[in-house]
Amino acid sequence: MPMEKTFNAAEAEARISKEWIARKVGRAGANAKPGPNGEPAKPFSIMIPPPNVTGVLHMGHAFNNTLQDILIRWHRMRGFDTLWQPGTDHAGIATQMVVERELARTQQPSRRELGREAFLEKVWEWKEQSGGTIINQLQRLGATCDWDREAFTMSGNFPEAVIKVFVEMYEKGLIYRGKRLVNWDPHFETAISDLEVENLEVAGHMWHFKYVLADKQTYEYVEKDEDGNVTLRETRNYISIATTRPETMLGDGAVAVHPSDERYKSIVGKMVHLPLCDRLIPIIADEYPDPTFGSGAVKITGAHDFNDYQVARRNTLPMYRLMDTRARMRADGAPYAEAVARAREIAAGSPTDEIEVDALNLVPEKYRGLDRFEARKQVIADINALGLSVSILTREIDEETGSEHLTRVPVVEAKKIMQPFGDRSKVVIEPMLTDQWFVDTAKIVGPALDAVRKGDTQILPERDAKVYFHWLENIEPWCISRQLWWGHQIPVWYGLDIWPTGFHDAEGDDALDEVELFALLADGAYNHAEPVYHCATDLAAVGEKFMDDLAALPAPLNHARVVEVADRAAAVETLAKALADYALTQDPTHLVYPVWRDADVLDTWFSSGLWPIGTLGWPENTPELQKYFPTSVLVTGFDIIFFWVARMMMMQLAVVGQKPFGTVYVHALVRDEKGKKMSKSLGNVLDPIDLIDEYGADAVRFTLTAMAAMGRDLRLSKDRIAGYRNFGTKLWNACRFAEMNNVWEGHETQAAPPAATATANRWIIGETAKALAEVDAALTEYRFDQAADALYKFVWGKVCDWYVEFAKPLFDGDQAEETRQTMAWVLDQCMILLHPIMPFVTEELWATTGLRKGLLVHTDWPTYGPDLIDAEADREMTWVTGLIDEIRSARAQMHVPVSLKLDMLATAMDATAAAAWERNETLIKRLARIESLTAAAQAPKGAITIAAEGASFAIPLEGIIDIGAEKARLAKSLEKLEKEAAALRGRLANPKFIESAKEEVVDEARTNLEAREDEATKLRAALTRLAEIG
RNA sequence: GGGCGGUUAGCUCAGCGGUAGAGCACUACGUUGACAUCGUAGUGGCCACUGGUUCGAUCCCAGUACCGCCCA
Repeated sequence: MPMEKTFNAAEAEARISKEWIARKVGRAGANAKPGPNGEPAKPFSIMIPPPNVTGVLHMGHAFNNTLQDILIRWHRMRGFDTLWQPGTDHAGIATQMVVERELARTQQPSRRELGREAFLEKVWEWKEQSGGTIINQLQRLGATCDWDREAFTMSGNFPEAVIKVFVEMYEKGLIYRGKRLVNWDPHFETAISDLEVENLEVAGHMWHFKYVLADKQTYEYVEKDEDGNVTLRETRNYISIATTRPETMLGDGAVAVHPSDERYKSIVGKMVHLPLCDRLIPIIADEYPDPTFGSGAVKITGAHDFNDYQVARRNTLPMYRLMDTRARMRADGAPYAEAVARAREIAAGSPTDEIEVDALNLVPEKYRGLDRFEARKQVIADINALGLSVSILTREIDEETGSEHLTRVPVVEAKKIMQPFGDRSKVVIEPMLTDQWFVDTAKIVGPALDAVRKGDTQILPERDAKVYFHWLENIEPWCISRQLWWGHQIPVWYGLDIWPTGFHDAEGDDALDEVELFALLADGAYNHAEPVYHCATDLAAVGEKFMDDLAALPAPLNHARVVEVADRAAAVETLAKALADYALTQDPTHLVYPVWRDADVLDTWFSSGLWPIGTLGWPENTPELQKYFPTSVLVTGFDIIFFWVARMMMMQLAVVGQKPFGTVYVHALVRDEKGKKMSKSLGNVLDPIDLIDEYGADAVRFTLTAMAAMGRDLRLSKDRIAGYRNFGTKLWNACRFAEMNNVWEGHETQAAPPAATATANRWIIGETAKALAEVDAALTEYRFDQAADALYKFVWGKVCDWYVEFAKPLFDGDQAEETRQTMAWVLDQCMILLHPIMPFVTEELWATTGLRKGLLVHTDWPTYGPDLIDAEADREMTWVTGLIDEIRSARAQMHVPVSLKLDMLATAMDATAAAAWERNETLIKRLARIESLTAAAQAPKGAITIAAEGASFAIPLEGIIDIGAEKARLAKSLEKLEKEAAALRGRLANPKFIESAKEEVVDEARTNLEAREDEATKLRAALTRLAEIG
C-alpha cells in the first residue's frame, strides 16, 4: 500500500507509544553495547525531576522531559547502559488539598471527621485511581523512561530511606527541634517552605500611630532638610510609627530607631505606652530601621515579622504570639488582665522562658477570636478613637450651611506592598513562631559548595552556578516539619518529663512510695513541662532509649513498660492511671511509661532530596545503585535550583558522601508568545496535550528543542509548532518519494554509506557526515537548539531541497542504482539522527520503509567521521548549486516563465568548470530549466549574463528580455560586489592589517577580493553589451 | 535597594573580533515525476545609545537608556 501523503500523528503516536511501552524499550540497559574488549557499556543515567503525583503535564514538564528523552535516546542508541528513572513525589500539601476537595465534592466526611488513619486510606485510594495522570501524559510525549521502575516518594524503600536519613542526621546533630519564625499557611494550618510562598505586590495601606511616652515625658522633635536647615521643630510626647499590619501592634516588644537617627537620640531607652494595651515597651536603637523611610521609627513584633524577629533576637525582646493556627487572634490561655500582669513582670526583669512567653496570650479580650483582618479594622478604629493616629487638618465645607470646618483626618497612605501568599492556598502567609524541626544546613552545605566549585558537578549554564552559590552561601536553616497528615511522619517520640528537679526521694531508698507517687501525680508536677523526646527508626528502638532514661528513676518506675499512645493528653491520662493502679495494687508490671509520636510529617522536599539514591534502592546497596549512581545529568528548571538541586546535593553528600549528578542542565521558562509567564489567571496557558493533539508530539518536541538556547526563556507560539509539524511532513514526503522510486526495495540498513560515483551522491554522503558531527557536538554541549537547527538545515535544506531534486534525473541515468542506494542510506540517517528529537514520525518511517531488523529506538547511532566528506564533490556541488541559483534568480527577475526551457551559451569556461558541467549537466539543465548549452565566443545582443566561478554564461532572450530590468539586476549585483570589493581592498591596503591579522584571514581576504573582482568584470562586460543594444 | 540577564529583519530568536543569519510573516510567480503542512524568486537590518580597546567591534571593556527575572 503506498504511503499516505502525510503522517497521521494521532493514530501512529498512540500505536507506537503502546508498542514502546509493551516492548519495554526504555528498560535500564536496553541496547547497551559492551566495549571493544568486552568491557561493560558505560552507564548513563538521568533521574526525572519527580512531578507531583497530583500534577498534570504543563509546558515546563513537556520541555524538561523532551530534553531528558533526547539525551536518553541519544545515549541509548550510542550503546550506553542507560537508565531514565521515572516517578512522582507525594506532594504533601497539594495531595492533601486535592483529596480534601474530593471528599467535600462527593459529600463524604471531612478530613478531621475521618481522622488521620482513615483519611490516609482515602489518599492512597485516590493515588491508585488518579495519581498516574502525569505518567500517562509523559508517555504521550514519547518519554522512554524505564516505566517498570516508576518510583514514588511514599512507597517502596522510600519510607525506610527517609526515616533512616532523619535518624542518622538527628544523631549526627544535623537535625534539631526549635521554636522559630516560619511561613505559616493559615488555610492548611502548616508551616511551608519559602518555595511555597509567592511574594506579590498588592495594594495595601500604611497607617501611622502615635506611641505616647511614659510618665508624661516630652522631647524636642527636630527635622532637617538635606542642607541641615531645620524644617520642623516641635515638642512631642509621642513617637510616630508606621505599619502596614496594625493588628500586630498588640504583640509589639519595642519601638526601634536607627542609632544614627538624631531625631530620636534623646528618647532611646525610654518607655512608650502601647496603645490598646496595658503595657510599656522600650524605644531601642537597632540598625534595622531605615531613618529615611517613614518616621524612621519601627514597631517590633518579633513573633509576626521576619525582620522584627531578627531585631527581637538581637535585643532579647519578648516575642508574643498573637494568632492561632488559622490566623485568628488567640482566644486561649489566661484572661488578658492576668496575662498582661505577667508580661509586665517579665518586662521588669522577671525570669521566664520561651515556653511561658509563647503561652501568654496578650490579645485583649475584645479582639480575641477575631480573624486577623477583622482585628485590623478594629484596632485601627480603636486607635483612631483614642486620637492616637497621626492626622492632618483638612478643610471641609458643610453643604447645607456653607460653613467651613477644620477636621483632623488620620493619615492613611495607599501603598503597594509586598505580601506573601501560599502558592496552593492563595491566602496571606503569616510569619508564626512555632515549634518545628530543622536541618542545620550550615553544617552540611560545605561539600555541596565544594562539589560545584571543584567542578565535580557542573552546572549549566554557568551563570546558574552563581545562583546556586549565592543561595548556599547564605543558607538559612531548613524547616522540614509540616503540620500535615500525608507524608513521612517524623520518627520522634515524646514522653512526659517525670524527671523534675522537684522530685524528691524522701527516704533515699531509691523506691517509690505513696507520698512520692502523689507528688508525681499532682497536677503540674510534670504535665506543664516540655516533654522529653527521642528519635529512632521505630517504637521498639525508641522504647530502648526511653528505658535508658527511666533507669535513673526509683524502682519500680525504672522498669515501666514503654507504650505508645496517641498524644500528650492520652499520655498524661495513661500515666496517671498507671500510677494510680500501682498505688492500689503495688503490682509493678502494670506500670507503663506512655510515649507519643510527633504528629508532624516531613517536608516533601526532604524525601525528594533523597530522590537519586532513593529511587535506586538505598539503603540497600542494589546493583542499580552501584551502576547508575552518581547519575550522569539532571535536567531541571531554574526555579528549583535552591529548593531541590541544592538540597539533593547537600543530602546525597551528607548521606552517602557522593555527589548525586555529574552535570546539572538548568533550562529556562516556557512563556507565551508575548513573553508572559503562562498562568491560569492570565488564561494564556498552552496545554502540551492539546498541542500534541493538534500538531503531534514530534512537532511539539522539535519546537521546544529548537528553542532551547541555553539560559533563555522560550516564547512558544503555535505558528512555530506548525512550522515544525511541516518539517516532519517534509521528511515523510521525501521518504514517500523514495518509495515511489523503489528506493526501499530490498533495502536493509547499513552503517556504511554505499560506494558512490556521482558527485551529488558523494556530496550528500559528506553532508550527512557533517550533520552527524554537528548533532553530536551540539548534544555533547547540551546545545539542543543547535542540534535541532543542524538537522533542520540538513534534512530540509540539503536532502529535500537539493538531493531529492538531483536524484530525479539521476534515476533516469546510469547511476540510478547507486542513487537509490545512496538515497536509502541518507534517509535512514535522517531518521536515525532525528529520532531523539522526533521519535514518532521517524519510528513510523522506519517501520514503513525498507527491511528493518528492529525498532528505530534501538538502532545504533552512526559513528562515521569526516572521512566521508569528499572535498572535491563539495566544491563541485557548491559550483552547481551556485550556478542553478544564479540562473533561477536571473530568470525570475526577468519574468521568464518557469515552463519555458532556455538555451544557454558558454562564453567562457575553464577546465574545472567544464568538467563540473560535464558531470552534472542533467542536474543543472533540469533544475535551472535549461534546454541546451553551446559554446559561443561572445554573448549575443539581448542576452542575460550568468557569472560563475571559472565560467561565464549567456542566455539569449531576444524579444523576451526586459533590458531595463536586466540592467537594473546587473547594476544591483555589481553595486553589491563593488561595495564588498572596496571593503576588502581597503583592508588589504592597510599595512597594519597585513601585519597583525592572522595569515589565513589575509589570504581569505585576497581570495575573496579576486573572486569579486572577477565577477564584477563579467558583470561590467554584460552591462556594456546591454548599453550597446539600448 | 541588591544580584543576574536581555536589547540583532515586521515577529520569535541564532550568531559573536574579520563579507549580518534562520524560522515565521510579507510580496510576486508557480499543480515542474515526494510534499500547497509545498516549490522558486524576492522585500526587509546605523546588530538600543555613547565612549574606549583593536589594523578591524554586532561581538571585548566602561557608561547610559529601556525591558525582564530572582532576592530583599
